[in-house]
Amino acid sequence: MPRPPKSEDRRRELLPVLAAAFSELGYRRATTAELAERCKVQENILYRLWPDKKTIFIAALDYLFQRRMDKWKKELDKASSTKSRIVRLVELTSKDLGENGLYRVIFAALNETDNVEIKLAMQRLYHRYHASLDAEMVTHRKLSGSSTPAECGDLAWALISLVSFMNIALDLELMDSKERKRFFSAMAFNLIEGS
Amino acid sequence: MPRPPKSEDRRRELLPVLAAAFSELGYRRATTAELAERCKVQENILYRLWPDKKTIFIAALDYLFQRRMDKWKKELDKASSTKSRIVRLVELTSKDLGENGLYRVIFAALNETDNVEIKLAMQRLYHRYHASLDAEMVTHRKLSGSSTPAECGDLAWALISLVSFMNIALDLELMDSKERKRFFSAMAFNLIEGS
DNA sequence: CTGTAAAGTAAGTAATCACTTACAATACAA
DNA sequence: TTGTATTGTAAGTGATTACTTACTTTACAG
Repeated sequence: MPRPPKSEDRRRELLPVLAAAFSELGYRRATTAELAERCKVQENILYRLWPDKKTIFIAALDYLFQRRMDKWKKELDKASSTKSRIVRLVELTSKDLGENGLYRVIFAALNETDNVEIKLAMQRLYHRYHASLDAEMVTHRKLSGSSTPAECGDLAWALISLVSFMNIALDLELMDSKERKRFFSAMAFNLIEGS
Repeated sequence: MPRPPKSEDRRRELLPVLAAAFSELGYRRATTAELAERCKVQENILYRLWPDKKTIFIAALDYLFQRRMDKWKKELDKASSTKSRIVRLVELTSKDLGENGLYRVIFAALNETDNVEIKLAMQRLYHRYHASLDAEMVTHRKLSGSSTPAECGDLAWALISLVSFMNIALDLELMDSKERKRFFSAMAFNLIEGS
């Protein structure tokens, strides 16, 4: 009888490398030749693990997003402090803005939204992002009693706007690291706590 | 003696077409063949007007940004109403979010920031954008006396964050048009007037 | 007219793209 | 060992890319 398939393991092994490549190079410049070289395999091996490049890209996008969500969850679940979870989340975000390459892949994906599957993957990602921020915001408001004029859903989208732009500013070097942190913290806390 | 050169006129003629192509297709998918076809010329004519594709792209980016700034200036300079300029600017922005293809070209450019000239063009664009919003914010604050806890410079960046994300939301259909306007207006006025 | 350089046409360049084919080596159940 | 399906290697596919070359036509200053 044949060898047992290990494709699933292999995919898991290669995904971090592929994700790093896409976040460095974007979609178009991350050629299949380049991807294969970084994985130290031949191109056709990638094509045995995934049907096409677009599918690899979506897998990398999902992987980076999931990794970030896992990291957040782990950090927030650490029994800690008097600070609310959303406050710690903002501090966390401010600390490692752009740390994993998630946003660079997101910006790459924004240029491929004419592809239906990539667009769906992005919608899924943003809705999950929004849902989890919204949930944190709601529990924060319940516990702290702090009230802002806006609804939690709106505040969650506003936070996402801030984070998105922080990554643009990082890429374009519009602000230095200190300035970026100061601006983001100030605006984010203003959103959370009201003024 | 030879014919007088009309290259400058020709460039001005073609730029709107080229800008439209880049904003529909992004940088990579706007191939030189496609650009030429839309301009109804042969490829080498484009190469007589510009040295390379990257330069065409930057010209298109600058053109779209300038067009938007001109439109703003024109609208705001209309003698009008009791409303402050920055309030009218927000209303204007909310009305025609994504109207000209500027943001799609900006997102395309964000994937090409490894090219030094494109990166510089983007820095220039954002700094000019920020400077004009900041100026409007300062005069608004002087005139209306309204005070928010944050500085004008920060508020200007926050507005830019909002607009950037509104264009992502538009592209990904994260909100419908009504929801988008409601959210943007609410958050933008909150930024301008404080709460 | 006429000379000249700009404007237009048509074809072609080498390089690179995503993806494939053909085949040898390997590892495991029997 | 042996049969079989997985894993690896090497080469090649046609299509497409940004950019060029060679050449003809046109418009205008003198």
